[in-house]
Amino acid sequence: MISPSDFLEKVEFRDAALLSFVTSAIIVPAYDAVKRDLGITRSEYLLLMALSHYPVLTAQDVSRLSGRPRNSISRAVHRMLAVGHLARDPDPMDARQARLSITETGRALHQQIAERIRLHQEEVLSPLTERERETVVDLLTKVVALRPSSGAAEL
Amino acid sequence: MISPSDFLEKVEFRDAALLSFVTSAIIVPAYDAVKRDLGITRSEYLLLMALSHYPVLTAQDVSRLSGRPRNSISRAVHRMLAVGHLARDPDPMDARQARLSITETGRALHQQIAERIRLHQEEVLSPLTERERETVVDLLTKVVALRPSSGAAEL
DNA sequence: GCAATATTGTTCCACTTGGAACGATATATG
DNA sequence: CATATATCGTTCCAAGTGGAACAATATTGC
Repeated sequence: MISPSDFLEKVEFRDAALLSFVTSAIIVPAYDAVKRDLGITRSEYLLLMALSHYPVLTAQDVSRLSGRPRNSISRAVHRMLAVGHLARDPDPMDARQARLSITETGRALHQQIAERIRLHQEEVLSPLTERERETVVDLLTKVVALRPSSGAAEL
Repeated sequence: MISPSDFLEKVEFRDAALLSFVTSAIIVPAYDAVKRDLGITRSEYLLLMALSHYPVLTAQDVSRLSGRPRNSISRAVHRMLAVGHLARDPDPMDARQARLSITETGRALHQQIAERIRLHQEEVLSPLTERERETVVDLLTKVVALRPSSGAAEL
């Protein structure tokens, strides 16, 4: 029986495959659980997350921050408005755009979800010592710092 | 103007976000380009990749190796058969399954795609020295090694 | 040996996704 | 000032996705 991790060693772009494997081991199951238990999609969560770190944003801002296309954010905004996790006010300076902000329930939901994902992260990364983990973070930060063009957060 | 990498620092699960950011910077644009230029989807490519490393596999094997659901692989098999990148023979031992193998054109296509992705990987990871990159790989390998359960390669 | 259960690959379907086009508004240009 | 261009948010649509059910075949348990 062949295992996925055997496969991993043979791939032509093994370093990216390793990164992808670890990333997916954290992100994918966490979002699946959030979707299943709370009915919140990734785009919706990215919207909530963006707004819990920046008090007021336009949908366009969220799109750029999160790397998701504008129509996905537009849909997420409508759903989150409908369930009261978001507030929307017309911008008096520019009638094209609307000022979005998160409500208390939205913030609470965000914190709940973030904690779940964080716990999953801790579990997956637990084989690393504190020092090893810092090393990985420092090196990845270096990679990110030197490519400001890349755009998408893709969380 | 807020940039995605500012956002990255604020996320509650920053380590996973960093991993995700770097992974996406390599994988997503590379697959987009492959899709655009060669008309090959991710599932199709995973199928070709699996079969260029293992001479004969069933669709089920590919599903397990790649972490994609069986119906996605089934579709990919039909498309790759149609364009001649794949051969399929009934298994004489078990009439339920079919033995898949890659053709010469399929192998050539796989190599072309792998090279593209590898080049993209080199570009994104170029800020790291050879030694730093080895360090990241070693540490990520350690993470993968200690979680054999996770299943999906998610390349 | 036979009924119950499991597995393989396929089809069906409901859902998500993101590109493209659009109307409304704002900005730039002559 | 008028027209061309850009931007914001939305809607539309074609494509991809994965869960569920299914028929065919294999395996298990009695």
